[in-house]
Amino acid sequence: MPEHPSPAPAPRRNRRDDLLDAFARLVLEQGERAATLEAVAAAADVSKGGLLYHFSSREALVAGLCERFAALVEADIAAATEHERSLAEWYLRTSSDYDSPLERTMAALMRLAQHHDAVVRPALLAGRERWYALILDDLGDERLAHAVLLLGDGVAYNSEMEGPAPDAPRRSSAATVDGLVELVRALRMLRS
Amino acid sequence: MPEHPSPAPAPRRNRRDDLLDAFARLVLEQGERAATLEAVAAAADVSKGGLLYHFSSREALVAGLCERFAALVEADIAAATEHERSLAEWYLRTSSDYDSPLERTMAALMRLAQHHDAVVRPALLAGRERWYALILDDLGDERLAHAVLLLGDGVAYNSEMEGPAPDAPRRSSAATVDGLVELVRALRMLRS
DNA sequence: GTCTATAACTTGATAGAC
DNA sequence: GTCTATCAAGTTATAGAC
Repeated sequence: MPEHPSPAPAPRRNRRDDLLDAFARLVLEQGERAATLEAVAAAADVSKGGLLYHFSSREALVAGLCERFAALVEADIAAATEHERSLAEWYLRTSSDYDSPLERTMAALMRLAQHHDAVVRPALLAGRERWYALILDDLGDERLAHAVLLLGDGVAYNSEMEGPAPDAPRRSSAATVDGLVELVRALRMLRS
Repeated sequence: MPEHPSPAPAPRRNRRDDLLDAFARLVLEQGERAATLEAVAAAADVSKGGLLYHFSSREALVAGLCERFAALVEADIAAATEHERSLAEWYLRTSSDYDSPLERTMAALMRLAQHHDAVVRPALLAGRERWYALILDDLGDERLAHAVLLLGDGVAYNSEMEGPAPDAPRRSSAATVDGLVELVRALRMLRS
């Protein structure tokens, strides 16, 4: 399909993405209850009607987040495979990236998991299984792989809980995660 | 203070507790959004007016859960101190008790933490600090104590996520937690 | 202590103008 | 594609009967 020589053929950031961003941010920072259609629209500088053109219901907004999550997981795995020796370490380290699109999307979905059970839980579990297989392959020990997954959950939960705390001592800072990585390394040695 | 010889002087379960139970359960199982005053009242077999006699607003309901949480933490610590050698092991093991009042209350509060930031977060952090000090004292290593706390978060998150799944293989079952306890033991050896 | 009735407001969603 | 206007249903909270 030939294209007209438009000056910016790049995958331009569109309104849909802005709306999903706003939705995720509101859920994360103010709770599920505060993320009303009106609030989401306002946060994305669109009217309620504008929002409903892109996502025709609240459910559609949630489904949109699920799709984004799956895509972000794949992108993350691709990046991990390319850049890091140990996938387990990458997983632990990135779990504390409170601000990354992936962590934000996942954290938001966790909060929506109960009310939108049928759509959200499968999406979350799929991402989890995907990572588990890779980490197991990396570490070669089910128990250890499982521990890494759980540590990642803990780190992510804490980063989210602490949020963008300005000065408070962050229990899940990068320095702290280094300690975890060392623990995992020690356990790995122990096995061999 | 002398009491009349009433037949049942026991700390009888009252409506307040029923209402807090119902509130926590709805938040946990259906999400924050579904836990409306009407839904809570209905789940506790009381009318909305009845609920509002005991908790005069939604905020009061949240504050009530916070108080209960603090009390449950102290009771849990008392039980742990009495029954178990290693507080760290107790902590890990009880993190998978999806059905315990303590875990349920904590999980519900996590979901309310964003919207009711000022009340809920301090309550949650206080319980956490309380346990951290004890586990650090038990294990004698900050990094390890921290890892135990994070594993506990992970286990709790997964138990909650899996919920009362009828037959699915539970990643956070008691058997799985045994594995984690062993890992922590191995790390402890490594240090000495 | 518990109920019903109701006030005041918010929410998700539709219709139709621009 | 985006907006305003509008609606029915649902939400928190109050008032007052029992």
